[in-house]
Parts: sequence; structure tokens; C-alpha cells
Amino acid sequence: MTLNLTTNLQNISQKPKVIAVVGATASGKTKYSIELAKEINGEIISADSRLVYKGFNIVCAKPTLEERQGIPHYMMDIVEPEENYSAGLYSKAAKKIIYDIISKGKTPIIVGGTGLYFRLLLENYEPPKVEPNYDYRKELDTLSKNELYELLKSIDFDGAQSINPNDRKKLIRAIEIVKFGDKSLDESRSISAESEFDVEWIGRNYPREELYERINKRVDIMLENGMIEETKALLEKHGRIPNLTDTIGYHEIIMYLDKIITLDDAIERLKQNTRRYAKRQLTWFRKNKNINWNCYPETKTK
RNA sequence: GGGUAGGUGGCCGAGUGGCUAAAGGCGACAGACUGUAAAUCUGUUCUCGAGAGAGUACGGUGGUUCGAAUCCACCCCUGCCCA
Repeated sequence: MTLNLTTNLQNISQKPKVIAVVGATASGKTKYSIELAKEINGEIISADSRLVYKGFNIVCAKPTLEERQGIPHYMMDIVEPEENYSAGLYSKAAKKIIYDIISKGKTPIIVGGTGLYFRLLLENYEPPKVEPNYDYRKELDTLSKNELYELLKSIDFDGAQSINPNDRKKLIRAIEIVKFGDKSLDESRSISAESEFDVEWIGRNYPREELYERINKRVDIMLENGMIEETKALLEKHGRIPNLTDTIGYHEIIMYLDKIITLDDAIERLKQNTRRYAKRQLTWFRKNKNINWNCYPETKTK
């Protein structure tokens, strides 16, 4: 009785149905989502800020064609690493793909670990409509934290209150929004709409200790699979661009190649940084109360 | 065996009589996140307590002192040097 009612309500809402598979790195999202796609006739859209880049393969655990088992995967390998990609671009492109998949009569499955991308695409948030101005950012980047904060205060005092004075990147974006937009920071950020999709959230997780073991093991496998060679090749092709040096994995291996640390240290740090990253991801997803967590081993959780 | 430097909170490390539950760093944990997000930033971190506060703590045991991580004695342990 109750179930029928819910179904009817969902039909009435007529929002496109979408499945989201979220979780920290190394929690088995990829495998799970491919199985799911096969089962329900779905296609996969990645929500991962690293997989959009061409050549970021082994280190970023991009599924190989073989692993994809014929299931179409979108939002992977779409730009060169030196391009300035962003959550906004992602959201626009992915939205279009969602509708394409639906029009084929299939179910879109969005899988990834980048919280912000999910927020802009599927949750009721809309980013300020101010495009990044990379030249201006570069200019701002020459200022000190203090100067940045004072600048923001001078053009939007209230908005400045909501940003930590130490957070350069957020200060820069805030200044950009106020400077090039026509609204205050608070106004542009308060725009939130109802999600245009009917999202079924699935979270994948393991008990913390086990997650960490999986991460450690995965790093060892990456090393065997040619992580160092991949890093060298990317370096040669693109140089020391931020997307390379700021990505966990390449960052540590580059330090090793530069002989700043030993290979053992690099591996150790890589594991540690990945574990921390996983923690940050979990912080993000824990906030979303709509997620239905699928924990393993199942016996340990309800 | 002799000499010498040392033993501080999960780790590293400052601290030479009261302002010290003990700087700082690392690690860990928690949080934030509205177009760089695998980025960036914040908080907590001896135990009990909501809190005021209480208890325990600077290798060990004794001692000096109103008061000791800090001074003294002896003991144990570690590094280095000489035999």
C-alpha cells in the first residue's frame, strides 16, 4: 500500500531517474557499478575530477576497456591534462549525457568520488554563474593571503566573513565572483534549486581498517602495473603542469624521480596521502543523508 | 672497564626550580567545501567530566624544597669515543 503510493508519487514528479554510486577511493565502486549496469541496462558516467584527463590511467585507477566489459563510460579521457577543467564544465557536460542515456531508454549510473561534482550535478546546488578567469586568478595569486582577504573585504564585507582568511583558493574564487558577477557572494551562493533528477544514492564502503588495507594493496599493484613509467611518460609529454604535480600518485613519484625521496618513501607517502584523501571523501559523503550505504563485510554492519 | 652525550606525551623534539598537562613538528581523528576539489582550509589530540574541576605524567627509586621534567644520590637503559 505504502509502496504503491511512493511509486505513484515518483511517477507524478516525472523527474528523470538516475543512480549515483559514491564512496571513497578503493571501495569497489568501479566493479560494483559495472555489474549494476549489466544488470539494469545502464550506462556509466564518471564523476571523478582526475579521470577526465587523458593519460591519467594507472595512477588514477581508470578502468581499462577490458574491465568496462562493453559498458559505455562517459566523462573519462575528455580533455588534455594541461586544460583548465572545472566542476562547472563537468556538470554541464554530464547533464547532457544523462539525458542522452535516458533518451536511449537506459539508466544513467553516475559513479565517482568527487563530492563537488556530485553536488553540482545531482544535489540542489547551482554554482555562481561566474566563469573562471584564469588570467585574473594568476594576478591575484601574486598577492599575500592578507592582501587577498582585505581585497575581498573591501568589495564584499559580508561575503568575506564566510571564508577562512587562510584559504587562498577560496578567497581568489570569491573575489572573482564578486568582481565579475553582478551579485554579492552570499547572493550568488544562495542560489539553490531542487534537484532535477530523481536520484537513488548508493554508497560503497568498508570498515576503516579494511579500506586502508585495500588502499595500500592497490598502490602496490599500481607500482607493478607501471605507475612510474606512466608518470615519466606524462612528464615528458606535458611537463610539470599543476594537474600532474597536484595529483596524488604523480606528486609522490615525481618527488622520487627528482631524487628528493627514496622510492620506499614515495610509496609510503602515496599510501598515506591516499588514505587521507579517502577520509576527506568520506567526510563529504557522510553529509548526504540520502545515501544508502552498502558496507562490506556485510556482517559487520547493518 | 674508562670517558662522554642522552633517556620528555603514538613518534620526533623544545623545555634547567613556580607563568608547564608541558612550545613546535609529524601522525591520527573530526569538520568545512556553491566553476582549481586527488585541490584548499579549520578544529581536536593523557584519563574522567557537559562544565567548573579532579586525577595521573617527563627511565626507576629515594632525597632537597613551600614548590621539581628541571637540583642531589644511587640504580636501569641507549648512542658515540677510548680500552
